[in-house]
Amino acid sequence: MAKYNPKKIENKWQEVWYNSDVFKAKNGSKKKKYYLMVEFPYPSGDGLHVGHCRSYTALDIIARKRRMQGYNVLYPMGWDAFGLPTENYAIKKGAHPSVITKKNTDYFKEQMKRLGWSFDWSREINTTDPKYYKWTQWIFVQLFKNGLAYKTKIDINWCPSCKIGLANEEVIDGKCERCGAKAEKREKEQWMIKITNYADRLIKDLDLVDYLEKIKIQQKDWIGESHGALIKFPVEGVEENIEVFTTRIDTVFSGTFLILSPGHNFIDKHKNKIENIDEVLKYREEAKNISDMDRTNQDKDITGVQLKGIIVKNPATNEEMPVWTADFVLEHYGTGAVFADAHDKRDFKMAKKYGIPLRTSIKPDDELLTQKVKNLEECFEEEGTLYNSMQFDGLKSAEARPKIIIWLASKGLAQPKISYKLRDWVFSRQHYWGEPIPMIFCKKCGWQPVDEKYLPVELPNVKKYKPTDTGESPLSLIKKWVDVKCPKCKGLAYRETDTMPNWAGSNWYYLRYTDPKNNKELADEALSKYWMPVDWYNGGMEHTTLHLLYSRFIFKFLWDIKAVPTIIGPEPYKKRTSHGMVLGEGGIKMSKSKGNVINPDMIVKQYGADTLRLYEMFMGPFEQMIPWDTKGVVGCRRFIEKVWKLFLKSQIPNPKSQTNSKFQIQNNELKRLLHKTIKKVGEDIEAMKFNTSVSSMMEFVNAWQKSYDMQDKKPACNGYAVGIAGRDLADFLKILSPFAPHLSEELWADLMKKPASAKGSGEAREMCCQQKWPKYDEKLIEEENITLIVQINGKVRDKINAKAGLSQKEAEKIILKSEKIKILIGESEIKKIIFVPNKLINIVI
RNA sequence: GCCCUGGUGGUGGAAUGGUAUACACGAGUGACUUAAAAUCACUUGAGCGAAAGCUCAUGCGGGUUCGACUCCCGCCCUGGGCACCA
Repeated sequence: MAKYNPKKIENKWQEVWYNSDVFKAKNGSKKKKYYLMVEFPYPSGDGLHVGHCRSYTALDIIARKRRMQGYNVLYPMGWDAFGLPTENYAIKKGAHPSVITKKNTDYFKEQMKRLGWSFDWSREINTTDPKYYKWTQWIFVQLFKNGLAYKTKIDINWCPSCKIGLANEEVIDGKCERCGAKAEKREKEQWMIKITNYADRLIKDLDLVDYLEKIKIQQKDWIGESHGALIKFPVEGVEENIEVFTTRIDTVFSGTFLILSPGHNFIDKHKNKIENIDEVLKYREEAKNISDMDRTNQDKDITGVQLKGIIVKNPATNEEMPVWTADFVLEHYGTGAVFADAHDKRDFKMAKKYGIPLRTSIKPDDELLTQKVKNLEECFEEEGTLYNSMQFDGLKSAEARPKIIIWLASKGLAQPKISYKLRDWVFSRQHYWGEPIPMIFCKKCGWQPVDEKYLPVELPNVKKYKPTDTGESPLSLIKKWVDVKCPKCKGLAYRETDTMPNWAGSNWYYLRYTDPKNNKELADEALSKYWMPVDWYNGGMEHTTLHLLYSRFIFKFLWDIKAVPTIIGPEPYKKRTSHGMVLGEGGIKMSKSKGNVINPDMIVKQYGADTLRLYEMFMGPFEQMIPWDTKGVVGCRRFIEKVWKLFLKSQIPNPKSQTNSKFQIQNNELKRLLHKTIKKVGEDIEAMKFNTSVSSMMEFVNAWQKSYDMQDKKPACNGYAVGIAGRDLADFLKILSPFAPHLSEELWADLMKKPASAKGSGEAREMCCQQKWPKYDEKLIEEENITLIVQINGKVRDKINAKAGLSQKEAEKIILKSEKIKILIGESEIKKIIFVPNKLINIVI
């Protein structure tokens, strides 16, 4: 008997697959399409991670199943190859980043092929290819032309170690997401993208898509929509109002002072009116030096400075209010100013500290608490009932809000307003290895986009691309490249030397896969119409507020400007799911420094790709974090060997002739189990319950082994010792094949080579992965015999075998005759009998 | 502080109102072997018992129900996200 040799059969079938077009997505097909996508990797020098394997295998299983279900499947792969690690590595090794990238992508691709993933390699894309980033740049030009890209001086998060500006999303706990260095603040001119213009649609359109609920929630929280009102506070002695955004206009009657953020431009505009301006500006400087980390520390003492000489009027009470500045009020949220009252803990604390008068206007239901609140002993932040609020007294907070808005609006002092936490997207990076931003600055004409016919603006080939301490992009040192003619006046002008962030290339890659080589547009209209939107997109939770949000936004923009066919709809991904991280053994994160990284190559070498695939799916629930366990891999390998041996041992005759064969011993129980397994595996794949689909196949194989062993002991007719028909075996291989494709292919070929192939049945000539997904027989799944659970007072006391469809009366008759039950019931009175058909009977005594 | 997860054997986990612990790992015993590995068979939640069997166990405390890992209320803990957001 041939030994199971994964290396041999895996190489063999990979060669067959990748040299044929079985995995190729066909343009112009009449078949229904199915577009599956996994996040393309950043090709680091470390190679593939076992975490990649989890996501890629899962969608590979779905892709393979869809092909077997008759769909025209697009399951592509590419490289998100711009990025810092490559640049840093290149600097260290003195090689060009493009050379490193090529090396890394070659390595990744080889690894991927060794895992048997059914990617359509003819559609491979690479974000660092000028033919690709030509269109990334084109999108930027469109953003600029539509007023969504602008350059402005802002305080950016600056990583002193990477020497790069970071987007808010890239700062975690005040530290650089990549290297962990503490982020600093720096004022720089940066390109910004107005993603905030799309905040409402990015929330609203989540109703159109099928994303995991937690993904929707996280995106909504990140965008942070809150409904409230804009209130005007007239400034005494100046023709000006200070605007304040609030969600609690019901507390306006208790407002006794106003707080501006230290950077509020009112301070700049009225320097001469503020008597203690030096003190105020000093406070502003101090606030600037406090990192976001410290500024948002809740235990921190509240500080503030009064703007002496400035008085505003509360539009509701007409009373005079002093104006303060405090660093807990943020410049970039709402209007950068708040009105303060006794119904906010921070305001309350600040007023107590500086002796600012307070008043209350909301009372809780609790009498005792109300006294405390009125005596200013406790700060009540919740909603309640209004008092001290003129005609609104007695109203509940929620009822009062719209009424107060209408009342103040009639005086021109308020209006409803929706505010978002989402901020515009910092789009500049001061690095070499990224897409050049295709803009030209002319002293006379201002910023001008590069003429589209001159795209792409290619990265110049340079020797020095080390980031500079000044924060200028390394490209700025190349005078020959920087100096250009202004596209408008033809005078001397300068190229933008910043490059785009990592996320730029992945904003639109789903479109490119539909038409990867198009040189005239992003993608051909007919092709994107056919393939888009992506039917199922799987990726990491860590991209929910980054890549996923960005790419939804960019797609909406492209849709708005009709760069993609309108018929696709405004969302690029129909369905989004997410896999759990694979942790190191013991449940800690895998990292090079901890030395617990598992290299998929080693697992493939030792156990085979099919084993790795199976294990990655079997290890636990797909969406959950799971620690790696090399010991557990063994179990999957043993399962594969068991299948292998059983197949070869069984000496299967022609499955086609199964119906007439007298040699076959049909094991009905086994056949029933097979059909149950077909049903379960099919359904579990759709629900991404891969772990239970694997275990159900294991159960089937265990049962098969058992039935084989039994017949082995008393050999059946003519040496054909089988407990299952060849046709059923073929069905089993089909459901196994998405999980362990190489093994299935090999055994399929073996199965079909038997007498059947001589007759040349259609099935015999094709590969297992090209078969139709098997249907289960509904009738066969219905049990003939069942185990009826007998309970007394809800406790299991007996089990009886009975025919399916047994009626309550029949069941009662049987169990009341049973000696065991009789004893247990004894003298007690039977109060009630609950009967669940085919499952259980419960006697209540 | 707010939002989202999850809490079940020695371990990863299964069961979404009806037999708790499927499947796998590990451990133990046995078979084969000169031996080991591999493989196969059996045992494996805890306690009591010679056995039949009984009792107790799904983070903790209540509740609903004939019946609760599952539903409801309160609490504790793990992991993740957001966080002076007005």
